[in-house]
Amino acid sequence: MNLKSQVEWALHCAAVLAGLPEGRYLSTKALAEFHGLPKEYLSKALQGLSQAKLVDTTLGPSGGYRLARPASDITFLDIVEAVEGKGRTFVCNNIRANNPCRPAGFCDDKPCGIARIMWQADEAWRRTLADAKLSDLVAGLAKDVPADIMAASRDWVLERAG
Amino acid sequence: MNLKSQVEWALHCAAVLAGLPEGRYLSTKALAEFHGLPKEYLSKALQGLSQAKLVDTTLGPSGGYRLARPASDITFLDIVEAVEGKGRTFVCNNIRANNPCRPAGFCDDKPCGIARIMWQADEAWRRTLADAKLSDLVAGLAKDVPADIMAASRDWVLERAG
DNA sequence: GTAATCAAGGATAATCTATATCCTTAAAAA
DNA sequence: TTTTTAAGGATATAGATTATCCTTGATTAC
Repeated sequence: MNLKSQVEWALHCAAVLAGLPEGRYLSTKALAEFHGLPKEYLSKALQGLSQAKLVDTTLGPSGGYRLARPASDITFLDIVEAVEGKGRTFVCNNIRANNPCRPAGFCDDKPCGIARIMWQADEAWRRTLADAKLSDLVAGLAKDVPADIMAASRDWVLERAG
Repeated sequence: MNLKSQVEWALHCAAVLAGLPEGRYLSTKALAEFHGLPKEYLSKALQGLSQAKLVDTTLGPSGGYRLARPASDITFLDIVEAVEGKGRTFVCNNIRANNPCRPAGFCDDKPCGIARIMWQADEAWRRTLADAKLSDLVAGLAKDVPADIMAASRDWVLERAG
């Protein structure tokens, strides 16, 4: 049970977009090159962000993506769900209904006890991601990443941002 | 990102095994029939429980599975991990290392900030499952499932338990 | 106005995982 | 001695993931 790698890509791309100056855009090409990712496929992940209205886009040269909201208004959960979907990890197939001892046509009034627990775990997972803001990530990077690499990356991005 | 359906099957089977009288065993065949599942494939899930030492087995007629420990000592996490594996949902491919602005051979001392958050969410998920005991599930079933179905199921199982 | 660049998204293919079935082996019970 | 069982290997099918390529229409640069 793995998240798709596009989730990782989208999170990294969102972090880069969060560092863009107001009003500038960064293209799929630049984001793919910066992260060493296949451009065409990364594009699908970015389309997911766009459909979820987490990013704005423009076309043409100097076009690309920028965040649609402040990084403090975007959570990890927003990004993960935009790419991975909103489905739960546990799918209940209600196999208790196959119990041969059941009267035919018996109908359950509550979800299965197993599903309830599994969905609680899913909720705990989502809550953690909903509590993690993109702005927190960016602040953390500023501490973790050496200043020279940080500065060089900023320059690299600004050279390519439309 | 879905758990395999075998996780659901294993949880339901564990709940049934928890209802077995001391020392009795229940076969794959009976468990498959009770839940309306393909016997051969369910067998793989039960083998997972066996490898994780959550259940004991015996061979021959009247053989099958029983819990290796009291249901109060078995958690949802034990069962989920036995079938699904212990891997995390988020796999970090460390794509920050592809940053063209990095000095060659630069080595990260900390895991990526993105991975840290994603792994926190995984931990919250696991913690929830670790807090859910199989005995709690069984107690819940006794409340949710109508008494007549409960009794008929017990009889059905006892007829087949070796 | 023209050419280049871009996001969006459709079509297709390759690879991996989940799902499932079948068969053999060795152990235990009837 | 025969039947039943778990374990596990081999194989097959379906579906999801991971790509790649191409077209379309919008936007910018020249």
